[in-house]
Amino acid sequence: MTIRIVIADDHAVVRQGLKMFLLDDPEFVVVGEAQNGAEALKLAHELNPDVILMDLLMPVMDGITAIGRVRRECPDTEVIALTSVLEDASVVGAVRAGAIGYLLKDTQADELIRSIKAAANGQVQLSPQAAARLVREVRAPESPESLTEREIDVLRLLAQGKANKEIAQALVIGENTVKTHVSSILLKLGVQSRTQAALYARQIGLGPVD
Amino acid sequence: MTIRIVIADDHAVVRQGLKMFLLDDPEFVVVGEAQNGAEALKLAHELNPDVILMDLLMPVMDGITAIGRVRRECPDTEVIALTSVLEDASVVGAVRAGAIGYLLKDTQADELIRSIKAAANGQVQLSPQAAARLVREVRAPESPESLTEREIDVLRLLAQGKANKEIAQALVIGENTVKTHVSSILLKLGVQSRTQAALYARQIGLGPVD
DNA sequence: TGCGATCTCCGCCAAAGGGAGGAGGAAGGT
DNA sequence: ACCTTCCTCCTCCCTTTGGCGGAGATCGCA
Repeated sequence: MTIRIVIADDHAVVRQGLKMFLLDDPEFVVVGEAQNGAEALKLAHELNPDVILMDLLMPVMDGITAIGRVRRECPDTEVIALTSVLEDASVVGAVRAGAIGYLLKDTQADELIRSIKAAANGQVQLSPQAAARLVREVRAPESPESLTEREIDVLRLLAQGKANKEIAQALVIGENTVKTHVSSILLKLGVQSRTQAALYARQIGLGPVD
Repeated sequence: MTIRIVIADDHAVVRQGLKMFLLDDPEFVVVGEAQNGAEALKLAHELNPDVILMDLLMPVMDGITAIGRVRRECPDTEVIALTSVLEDASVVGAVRAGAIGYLLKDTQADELIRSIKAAANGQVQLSPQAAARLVREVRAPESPESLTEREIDVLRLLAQGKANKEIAQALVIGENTVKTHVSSILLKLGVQSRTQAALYARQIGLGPVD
């Protein structure tokens, strides 16, 4: 039984390196490569792969957004976040978005292979460091759980320093609607300004993955 | 004539991918691999390679520091910064430290090969994006060093989400004065809003004790 | 002495942000 | 069918932000 894999990373070098690693095991077939989150989502629909190895820092559509959509739209596809930086923010964000694994790019080939096989069977795979971050987060939950999906969309853009008008354009809704969402966010987070909301969002892992 | 290369990157995947790329051209020989800047410096001394491909984000000793030391201690070795993120700060830092090139990891194999050959001959190689950042920097230096002491005071409070009125009270100055400082900060940092300034400040380590 | 940078403050004004409240529609659970 | 939540958009109104020009005071340096 083969495991069909899609690699999503904007760097050709990384894609090449991953393919080399995966060639070691005949069980793996790389069925597609994506250079950004949007392409990854498209390939997920077309190819319905078993596993997507997803970088988090990508243009057009970032990895976390892509993970969320893949999980919602292609529930049979498991996603492993594969990133170079270990940051509390992205670990929590990726897992919350539905990633079954979070691995660092300095993972050794054999460990990577084991993790992909486990993920294909629905088993959670976290690097030890990532697991530690997650535990710390769960123990002191400061999640914007009460925020709705749309509010989180708005907050994510707000945390990039975007103005209401820009957020409206990005989400293809009216500026008034954005203001409504922002008001709700400020109320729910208990902060007094968008700047405070942005800082809070960064702290808990929303915003651009960096 | 062969070009002797050292690869410095903390991620095994990336090193593997780069080696695959370089195998395409018989002129290249990868004589060593380093997992951090300190190792790269050690290898530079021992092997005296023609070119080092240096990641900037590495543990133990970061790439920019390593570039500076390699250039000072092994002047025959040229260094190409090869990084995943395009950030004004690192472009300027790497070039200032003595990098002869600054390439992104999403560079295509053939372009990478051409760049390494050029670098071995002492020719500058910058990705178009990196070149643009450099030009912008030279034209309008936007380092936080250009901020005055008082402006940094204001920025620090701003990065805590404080409003102009609160900043004024904290610094015991008038609100109008705060507005003047904020305007200068926005201008110097090249950002469009206080929220962006706050995020930038956090990124460079300003803000509350952290 | 003059020059330049910095810090302080002022007023004016346009734009953006944010509070309060209402309202329609879609989706899902009872 | 009903209720709730959410998303969407609206109006009215006020505050905050930020751009612009101007200005006096201090300090240090050429």
